[in-house]
Amino acid sequence: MRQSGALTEHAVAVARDPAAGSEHGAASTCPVCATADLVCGKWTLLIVHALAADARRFCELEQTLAGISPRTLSVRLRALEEAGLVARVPRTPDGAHAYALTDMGRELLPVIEAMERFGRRWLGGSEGPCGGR
Amino acid sequence: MRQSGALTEHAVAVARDPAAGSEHGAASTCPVCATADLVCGKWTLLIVHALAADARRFCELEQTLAGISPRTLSVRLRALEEAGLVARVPRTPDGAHAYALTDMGRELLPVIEAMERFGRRWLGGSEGPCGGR
DNA sequence: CTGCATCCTCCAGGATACTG
DNA sequence: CAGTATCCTGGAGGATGCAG
Repeated sequence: MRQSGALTEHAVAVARDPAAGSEHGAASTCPVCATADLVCGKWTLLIVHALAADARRFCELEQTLAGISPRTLSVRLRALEEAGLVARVPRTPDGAHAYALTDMGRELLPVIEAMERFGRRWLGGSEGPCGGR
Repeated sequence: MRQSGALTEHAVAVARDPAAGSEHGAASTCPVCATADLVCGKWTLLIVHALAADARRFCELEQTLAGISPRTLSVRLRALEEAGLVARVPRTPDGAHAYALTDMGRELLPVIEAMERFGRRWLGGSEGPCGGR
């Protein structure tokens, strides 16, 4: 994990090799890894999935993704916005907005579709509710 | 590289199902969710990816997945075995064994391929191999 | 070599409560 | 309704060491 600092008292001198030091996180050489990182969050894919059909407002997402905490939804949404997968879009003249997939976000749908196919085939729908990690 | 026959063709042709997209609440089990849980681990997909081409031994996986700790590899491998995605297979007469994808595991490849395509297109990943992350 | 066990750190994310 | 802020916990997973 991350020990790249003197945060621990017993970490005396860890001369980390700058060359080999790979601060993983976003930049990855492998597209699979990079996508996995993007999507790794527990709810991330479900949010994208929930937005697949049409734009949704915050409270609508809260209802669709039953069990998600507002904090988590907020955090995930922000992350997705930053990643460029989701954008806020105006929806009503009174200024209310909603969240919608961007083109990039929409292209994540094949991944979700593939997962859904797999899930239907092998996990049959009796593997327990959403929410187990 | 990874290939399991003619499975490759279908993943891209996505049919956005407007109806299904919004109906996966907590009331019913969600296949996307279940698959996501299966695959959520940091290294899980990479291990499957690494096994896509052929069976690998423990130390070979350690090398391919540069940076993974033996403990994590062991844990992940065991989880994958339990999930039925990976199986130990004999490889040499002296009793050494290797890990290989099961049929079920192989059917996870479309998901990985979809992710790879996405990664290549949007995350600038043009490289094939997973170095480290 | 193969692989498990033990320790320890850290962060995603749940609960809750509060603002605009 | 639409978020934000604080507190807290579970478990993933890295380091290291040992057993078969």
